[in-house]
Amino acid sequence: MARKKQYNEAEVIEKAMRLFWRNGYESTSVRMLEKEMGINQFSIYASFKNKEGVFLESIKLYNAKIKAITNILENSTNGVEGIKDYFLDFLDFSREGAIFKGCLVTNTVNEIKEDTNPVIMAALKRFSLNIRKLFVRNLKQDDQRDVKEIEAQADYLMNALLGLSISSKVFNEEELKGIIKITFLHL
Amino acid sequence: MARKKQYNEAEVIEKAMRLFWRNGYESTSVRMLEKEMGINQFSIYASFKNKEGVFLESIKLYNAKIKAITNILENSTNGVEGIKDYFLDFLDFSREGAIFKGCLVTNTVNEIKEDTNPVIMAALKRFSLNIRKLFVRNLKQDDQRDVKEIEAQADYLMNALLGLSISSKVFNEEELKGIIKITFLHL
DNA sequence: ACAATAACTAAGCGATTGCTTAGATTTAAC
DNA sequence: GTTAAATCTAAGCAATCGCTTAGTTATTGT
Repeated sequence: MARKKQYNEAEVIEKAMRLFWRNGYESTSVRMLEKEMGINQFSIYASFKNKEGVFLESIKLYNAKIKAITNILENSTNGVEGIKDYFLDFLDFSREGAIFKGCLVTNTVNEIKEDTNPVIMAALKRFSLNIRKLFVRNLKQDDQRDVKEIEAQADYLMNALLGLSISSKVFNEEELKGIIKITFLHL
Repeated sequence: MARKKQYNEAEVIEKAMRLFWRNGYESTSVRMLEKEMGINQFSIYASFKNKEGVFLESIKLYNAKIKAITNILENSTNGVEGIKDYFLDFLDFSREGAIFKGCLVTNTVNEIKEDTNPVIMAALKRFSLNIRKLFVRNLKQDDQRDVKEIEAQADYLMNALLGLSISSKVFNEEELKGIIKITFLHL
């Protein structure tokens, strides 16, 4: 009937995701995607509709990748310690050699304007809220913890996690681990 | 000899700064600056050389404005309490009505790529390091504090402050104040 | 072998980016 | 009043943006 695709969609999305992760959404051009993914613009639009589509697929893949870590958090029964492990796991997850790229989602939340791209913003908020939910769940596992304070503590942890995404670009590994240590010191 | 400028440079930079603050650097176009500043592109380039020049002047003004807060921190003698006051003062400083705009500097650190604009990046890093220095100074004021841990604690506080810039766009005032409260709870 | 169809290449679309330039206008010194 | 210089307006520059389209190439069923 027809010709075969000369590329694997999963493979090229993997490359796209890595590019978005390093560069952010806006400053990654379709020409850059073209080079990184190794396919022509036509193929990009044929497979993923538009640039936004490529990004949304990248977020999906990111989600699947980070699931290895969130799964550990989801299955943990050791309360706040499980969350701390998640922070450390995430640091490892976000590393590319000696460079920490932060979180693809957080990085993008930071550059996207709500009113210019509500679709992407909604996907990102969904992602963040899900992680916060896991924090609440784990905090509730600690018997002696004040139940009324759990929501505020979850916000505190989200703030620290969001901060880590920026700090990743400024601090080195030792400093980042020091930050995590103090974040959980008296929680 | 010649014609007079029909605008005040300080006044138009004030308007430019507010626009950068809301929008970030990259996504603020010269056409938008033109409208917001109320002067023609020619005048912008005549007064400030280029877009980068407008931004650097905006950072200077931002610095001057935030100095009202950093001065309080710089003159405080109550250690970590002074830093907490700075966090709360900053929250107030970054508010525009009900909306929190975060920190102009942090917002920009997040979107600028080091290699594409080293001049701006250097200005931003200088700004951040200066605030961290003030944190260290204040932490040293607490007699009972472990001197070896002060640097790590300063990193921790910077992480929380950087986080607040993102959190500002997600959490409301009550939640933000709750985050600050817990951040300093056992420090 | 041949027609049908999907995937490819590459050129180019209009819109927008930061920035410049030509020409009209205003001001000040003489 | 004339002239020189600075400032204005507005048009337009090349480069890049996301996206499309025309035309060629490869693969399939008959």
